[in-house]
Amino acid sequence: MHFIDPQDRSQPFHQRVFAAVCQVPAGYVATYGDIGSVLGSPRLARQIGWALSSLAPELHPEHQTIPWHRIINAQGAISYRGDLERAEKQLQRLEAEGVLFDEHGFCDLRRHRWSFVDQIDQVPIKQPDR
DNA sequence: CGTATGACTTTTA
DNA sequence: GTAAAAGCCATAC
Repeated sequence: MHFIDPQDRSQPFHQRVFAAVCQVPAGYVATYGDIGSVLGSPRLARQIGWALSSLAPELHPEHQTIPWHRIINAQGAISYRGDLERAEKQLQRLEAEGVLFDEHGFCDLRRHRWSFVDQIDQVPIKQPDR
């Protein structure tokens, strides 16, 4: 599933997205733009959301190991776009991992935002999940 | 092929 | 702080 290199352009786009998402450990979040940056461009943000939307459990039960819930928008909030049920599940999962949201639906990105750069350059941080 | 559609982001007011 | 608009680009049709 996430054995491929997110930057390997020969791989299908959604597979690269999943590979990058799997690098975010529990207790952290990443923005759609962050994942896009890992793949090569922060402008891919919208396409990241598109790829994740195909992860609906009804559609792909085999992909439940992918921590899709750790991807939120640049405001530090969960993106709804029509699917309230999914958003509530996402909120529940994140808070269970220690990422708390205030009454306006925002979390502290400065504290929980995963740094892919640090991961590559230095600390091979343990992954509590997976 | 051209057009439409987004789990988005940034800028601007 | 919020809201609207423009830009974005991989897919779907």
